[in-house]
Amino acid sequence: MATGRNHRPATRSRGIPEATVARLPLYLRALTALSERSVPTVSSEELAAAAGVNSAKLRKDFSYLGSYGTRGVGYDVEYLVYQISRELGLTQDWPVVIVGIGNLGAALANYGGFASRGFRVAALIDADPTMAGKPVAGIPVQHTDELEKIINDNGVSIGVIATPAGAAQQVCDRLVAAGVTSILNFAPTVLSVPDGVDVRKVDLSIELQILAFHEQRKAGEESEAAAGAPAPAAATPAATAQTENAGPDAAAGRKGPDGDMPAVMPA
Amino acid sequence: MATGRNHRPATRSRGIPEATVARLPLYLRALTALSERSVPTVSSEELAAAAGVNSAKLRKDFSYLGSYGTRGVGYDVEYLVYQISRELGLTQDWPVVIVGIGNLGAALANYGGFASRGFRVAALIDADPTMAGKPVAGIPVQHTDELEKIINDNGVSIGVIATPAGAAQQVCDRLVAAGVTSILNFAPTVLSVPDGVDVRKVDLSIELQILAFHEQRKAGEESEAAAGAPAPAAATPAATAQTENAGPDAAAGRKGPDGDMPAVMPA
DNA sequence: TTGTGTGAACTTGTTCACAGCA
DNA sequence: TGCTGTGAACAAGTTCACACAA
Repeated sequence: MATGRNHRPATRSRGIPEATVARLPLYLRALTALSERSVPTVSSEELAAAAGVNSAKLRKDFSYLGSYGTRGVGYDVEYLVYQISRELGLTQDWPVVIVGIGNLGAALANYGGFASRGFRVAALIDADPTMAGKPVAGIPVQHTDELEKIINDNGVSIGVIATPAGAAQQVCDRLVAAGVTSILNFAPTVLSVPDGVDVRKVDLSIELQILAFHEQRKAGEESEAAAGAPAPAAATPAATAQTENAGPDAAAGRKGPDGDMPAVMPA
Repeated sequence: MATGRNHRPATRSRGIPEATVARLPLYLRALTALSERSVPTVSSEELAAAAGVNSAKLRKDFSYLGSYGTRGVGYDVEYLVYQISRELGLTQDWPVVIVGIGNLGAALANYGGFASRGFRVAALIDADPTMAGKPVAGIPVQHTDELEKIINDNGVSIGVIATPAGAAQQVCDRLVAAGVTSILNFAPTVLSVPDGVDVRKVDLSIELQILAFHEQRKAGEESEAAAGAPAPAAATPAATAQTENAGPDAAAGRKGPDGDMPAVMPA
């Protein structure tokens, strides 16, 4: 995004920080659990614990939404569930298409968390003609040829790409051309999209590499007990760091690196 | 870099910012692609474009690793691949176990990106006895009873949890007790772990919810064309924002919310 | 009291812009 | 000359600590 101005012009009250947006689903999940147990109110402290953040952060986050709490008491669970749902746009239902019904695509189609929260799998799409008609998670797979029609007929604005890396950009282009403006990309590729289209990326191997980095560091620094015997790391009472996806936008250049690439390790 | 005097921080390669660590795998992938095409050197500008970031950020990131570039020329591809791989700990191989061989677990087992970069799937573990022995991605599934033995025998320090939410904490506890110190969690739960154990979380429904938030905002701001007819957003040449997982640590509290929870939407 | 809501301090991350080396 | 490497300015995000409402 070479042209200065990032995303949100940060209008006064409408400017919820990205970091906060990324945590709202977390709060929502915790709140929904409380709601199911018919808990009427929660304090920021309790809710923060359930969501895995600290209470100051949670209160700050909520303060961007408005003053939905009651001093001395806490937050009304049902009310907060509704407010956050509304803020996230989950009070309407979002039809999504999943493109690429391999192992991952099938897993996504079967994933309950989709259907359960405002999202509806409108179609499963795959390039393999022999897949066409086969039901996955109760939904018949359709051929890529139908992509544009499906998007149009269902008013789909969110697409999930679970194809091999080599096909991702092409699929992305077609989705965008057909009217999709938000893409969740599981393929290990940097997608290039026009302005106004949001892309979020989930990359399994990147997550593992980040873990490896920290793991290596641990091994390096405590070269004491760890080595020979399997260290009994059990039963420490402390609760610790959780890392959640978030992350600010970053400009994406053209260029089309594709395919999976094996590690190369020159001496 | 000032050669003395300063505090203690980024003297050598210690003290790489989290945000930088999270991008190293991205650079590594782009570099590996270049390496395969036998490209000898890249400029920060080119590499940044391929990785989907801007060049200033990339140079800053690399400056934390050391001075691996050549002014007026760029970076030696092979050399950088090696340096980043080493920094990420990918020059050694990491045995990982995947627990929970449902749709997602199977997808992960089949995912090429694991094996191709320093990671080796040491075992697949599932609680279902009827799965035992069945090969998935060429690896026979083993029963949960074997978990501790497998971890010990293979010196596994990284575990992947792909179980239903209800089982995740329990599996996590056993992994940790057996010696695992890094966990990649796909279950929609906040895991509680002792100090010193790293958890990274990938949550599909959270990613979608974040997209929905932005999608909703788009719809709200351009209430023009969007509504009835599917807006033809095609063919703008610009390349845009990509969002990648990253995110600083956050304290995780106790508390055990479990199970998938359906959306609740009070009026 | 109790626990929210928030200004202010602080930390981390990003961008700018340019000195300096190949 | 061209591109890296990096201080310094800026922006985003987090934590602190406390006024104040219920």
